[in-house]
Amino acid sequence: MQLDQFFPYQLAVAADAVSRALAQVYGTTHGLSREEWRILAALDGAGEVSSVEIAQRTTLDKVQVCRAAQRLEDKGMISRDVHGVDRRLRVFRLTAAGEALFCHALPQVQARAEGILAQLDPVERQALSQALVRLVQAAGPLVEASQHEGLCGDVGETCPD
Amino acid sequence: MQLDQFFPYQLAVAADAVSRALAQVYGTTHGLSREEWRILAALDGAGEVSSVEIAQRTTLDKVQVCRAAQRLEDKGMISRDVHGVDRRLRVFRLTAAGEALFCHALPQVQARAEGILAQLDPVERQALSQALVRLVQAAGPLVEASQHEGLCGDVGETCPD
DNA sequence: ATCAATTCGTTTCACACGCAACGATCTAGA
DNA sequence: TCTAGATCGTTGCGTGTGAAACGAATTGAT
Repeated sequence: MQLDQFFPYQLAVAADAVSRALAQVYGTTHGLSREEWRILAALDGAGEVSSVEIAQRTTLDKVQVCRAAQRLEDKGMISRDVHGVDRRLRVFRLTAAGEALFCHALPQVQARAEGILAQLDPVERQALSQALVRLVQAAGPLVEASQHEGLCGDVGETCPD
Repeated sequence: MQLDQFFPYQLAVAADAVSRALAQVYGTTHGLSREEWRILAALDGAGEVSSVEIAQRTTLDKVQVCRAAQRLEDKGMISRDVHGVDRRLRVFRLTAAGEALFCHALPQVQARAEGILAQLDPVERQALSQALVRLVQAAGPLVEASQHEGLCGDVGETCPD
């Protein structure tokens, strides 16, 4: 098959390329992983954010949130405390050092992102953005559904010998 | 910051969702990893394909190609021989079992992909596809470049205290 | 022909990841 | 109140992954 014309492949390649380009900025120059970067971004602006909010805002697993938050706490970038009313949860908050780091890295990341997005005129950007959220709405439920049930997709297979 | 409005984030989330939705088909029901799936797709139709061609057609690392090809050979899906003229290279070829498997899985994967892409009308699809390749062209060189040189991006940092 | 440099494939090693399991905590119903 | 079930954070474990290292093979220049 023509893999490079297969849409999901194009999408994966583009996302990987863009992600790598940005990760070089916050990764190489600031020592942050993708998960750590997302958590800092989710914490910026908001004051206290609970662990479940972090997970759904960043589309990260609870294990990923736990580990990345541990690393961030070790570096002194965030504080991690037990939630007041529900003591199962944790509440994260940006420390001064964390806010300074993020505030320092953000414009660099945005600059590189803008450099890439310069290939698209504003109307294209808006259309692409809207299309992406529609793809997520269509694809997300599929993976959630067959998480528990047993992938019940009946496809008439016609294999040309 | 508003992470869910940040374009690279939207792109990563969409690609991940679509990739997971498809991986459930060729993964759960056929026991293939993403790398194995790509190699089979690159081999389908073409007869003999060398390792370097596989790598650039699938945007996979040489290590990824090596390991995924090993697993595919263990399963009897492909054959792996040394190249005739350049004995450093390997030549891969689909076995009958491999062709049968791929031919069986492909329509299922395509069906699910079409189900997701149904959210987009044809003109949107075309525009999105074209935009993606432009993003790759813009982002790819950035990551290749600073692979060797030392990421020389000077950004005027203005950190509002 | 000889030797240095390059290219490939493979392996090694350290690390990160996902999944499952576990303890702690909360909720709902008896 | 008491208890069964659910939710959340954390940790262990097996596996996968990326970077570097190494041997084999090729290329190019002398």
